[in-house]
Amino acid sequence: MEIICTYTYICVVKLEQAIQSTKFKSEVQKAGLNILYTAWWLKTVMSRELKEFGLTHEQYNVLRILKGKHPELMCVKDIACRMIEKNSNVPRIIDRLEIKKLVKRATSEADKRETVISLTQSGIAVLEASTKQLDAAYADTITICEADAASINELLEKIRENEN
Amino acid sequence: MEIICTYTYICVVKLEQAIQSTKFKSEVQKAGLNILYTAWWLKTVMSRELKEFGLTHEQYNVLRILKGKHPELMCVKDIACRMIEKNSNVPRIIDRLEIKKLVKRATSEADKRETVISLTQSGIAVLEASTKQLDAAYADTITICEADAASINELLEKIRENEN
DNA sequence: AACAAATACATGTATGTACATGTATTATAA
DNA sequence: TTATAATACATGTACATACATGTATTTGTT
Repeated sequence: MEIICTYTYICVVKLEQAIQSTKFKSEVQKAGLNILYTAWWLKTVMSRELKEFGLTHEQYNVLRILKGKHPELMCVKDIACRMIEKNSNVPRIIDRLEIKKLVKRATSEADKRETVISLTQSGIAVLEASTKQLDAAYADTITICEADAASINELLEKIRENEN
Repeated sequence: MEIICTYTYICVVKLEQAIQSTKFKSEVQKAGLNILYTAWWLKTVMSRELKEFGLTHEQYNVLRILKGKHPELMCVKDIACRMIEKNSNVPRIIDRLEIKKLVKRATSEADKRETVISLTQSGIAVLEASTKQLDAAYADTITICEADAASINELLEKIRENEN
């Protein structure tokens, strides 16, 4: 078992500190906890930056997904399948964005079951301003190199190999 | 930039499939999304197994933390600082465990502000049964080797280097 | 064409997250 | 010693998650 790990000490100490635990059954078990903790940390960093724009983490994601197709309209299910957390209740998130007048709802002409969503000018402005600030915060906070990031991507796909 | 990645194709395709997106600004940005998605996936696997025991993800974590010190009692803040998601509302989670008679509350003699929590016999039994099933499900689902897991642990610590 | 099934979304409930505030107790300071 | 601050927890609110169910519309079958 050959592990190249120049940060062994920091590794162990940091997750241990975070969850006050030293007893891990294995590196695999520890990796699970580490992924959960890191995800929580990322969301916290994100939420902190979004707060001044009156956006939550999930509301921002919906705006970002809409921007990806803009000016094309998207229906609710197309937004839902792009969400990171697959059980997100997209209609309800859209409710809140609609109240803030960042998006508009309409019934699809082609299929009246579908609700199509569009970004308003205000929605675009808020998204751009918050994205700018978020990117800056991430750049300050996450300083790993592209190669390390690529390794993470490879290893996480490997973990989800038996996704079902 | 030297990246050893034997799974490049699978990598790219899988996160793309999951969130229906191909436009990542960088490997670092993709890694962020990958961590969030993998965490969601892990929680989903966990919740599915816990369902038959009537436990949620967070309720299970509280039981597990209590077990770590058992038969010693723990106060609410000591549980809270061991939670993975640091903003968990531990008193409310304990409310639900108490209703199911898996834990008991009492006021600390030493400091009457503190509520001390103890596992009931029933709580221990449920925890052991659910842990057994959870471990089996994880063993089936997560098949990476210890060395890869160790690499993940190293890289995630590196991501959180500027934790604040 | 008429009925059954599937689809798209809205909505309801229990639980959890994130954060603010209230209350009792303990620690600190004037 | 009394007032003030800090601590520990409970509780309230808005939003999100997880899942079930309801309603309108479309599709598929006979």
